[in-house]
Amino acid sequence: MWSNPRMTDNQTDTVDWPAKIRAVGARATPARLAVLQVLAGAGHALSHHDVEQALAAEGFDRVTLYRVLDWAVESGFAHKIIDADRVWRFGQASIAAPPHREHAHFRCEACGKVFCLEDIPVQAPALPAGFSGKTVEFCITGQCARCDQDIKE
Amino acid sequence: MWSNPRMTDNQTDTVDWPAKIRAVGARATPARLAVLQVLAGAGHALSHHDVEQALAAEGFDRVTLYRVLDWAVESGFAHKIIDADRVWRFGQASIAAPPHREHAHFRCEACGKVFCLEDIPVQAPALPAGFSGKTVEFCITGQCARCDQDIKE
DNA sequence: GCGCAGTTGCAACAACGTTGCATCAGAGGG
DNA sequence: CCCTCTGATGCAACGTTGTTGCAACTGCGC
Repeated sequence: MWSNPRMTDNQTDTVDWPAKIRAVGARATPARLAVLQVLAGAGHALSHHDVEQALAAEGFDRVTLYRVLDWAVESGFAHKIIDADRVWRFGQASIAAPPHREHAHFRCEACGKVFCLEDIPVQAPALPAGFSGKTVEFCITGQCARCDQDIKE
Repeated sequence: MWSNPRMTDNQTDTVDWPAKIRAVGARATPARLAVLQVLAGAGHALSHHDVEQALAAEGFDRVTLYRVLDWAVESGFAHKIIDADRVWRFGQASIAAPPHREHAHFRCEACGKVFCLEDIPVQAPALPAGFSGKTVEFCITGQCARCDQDIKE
């Protein structure tokens, strides 16, 4: 067994997604339901490509997925980070604690997955005179627990 | 006057670039000399596009600049970071202290420039069990001193 | 000055994401 | 239950950034 920094939320199955979607003033469409469920069940941050593959059977258009993902970020259902391979990755924002907290990310060089390390909060350090910081990104690259174990075996 | 986190190295004019280039086993070509000088004189991290514009008069090929920039990173003359707008930015690696030290970066939302905060070292935090980190990226987004002053005026 | 391996320029390609627009459908009102 | 309106979707075309293959060129050691 390996420690997952972001266990899949046990509440996932019982979340009333349509209600949550309407609560932010949007329509509960199949594309939004599907994307939110995929994000919630992933356990790590997904790229547009990941989502597209996960929902290949549904046949949503590429553009629709881009738009739904951006909408999810705007609506606070997800957060968006730029990955080292120049793609956006989308992670589920906490369901329990809606106000999204800035946290560190971990990118595994072996499997390419990006994990949200929600237990590692980040804060802006002291900046040079005149500089003012708003948001902070913190990403550690290395090897995740699963890949570390796979290699040892 | 505003505080620049990365003042242009005073040694820039007197650096013997051809010798430094040959020292890493490469040829001192016009493209490499030009790119290294641009990086050294910039004071902040430049995108491929920035370099292309700075050297527009020289007429180097796009691909050549991509290759020279990558070569500069491999040879330790520069470091490469991914920016929020999905472009690579290249910063001059310290001339005085060749072993490149990991440092934080600052991205100004107003002017789009990315500064190297070499005075702010970064270190990997405690990770979940099984995870091992190698490199760390730390980027603060906000407003730089120059833009802060411009707005006040 | 010669020659070779490292560089460059050109063209084509690939990946990721965006925009415009016509069509469709969720959700509230009758 | 049906209507309607506006938000959402699908499609096609496009833009930007970066990569690859290959022939031609040139820095630099001899």
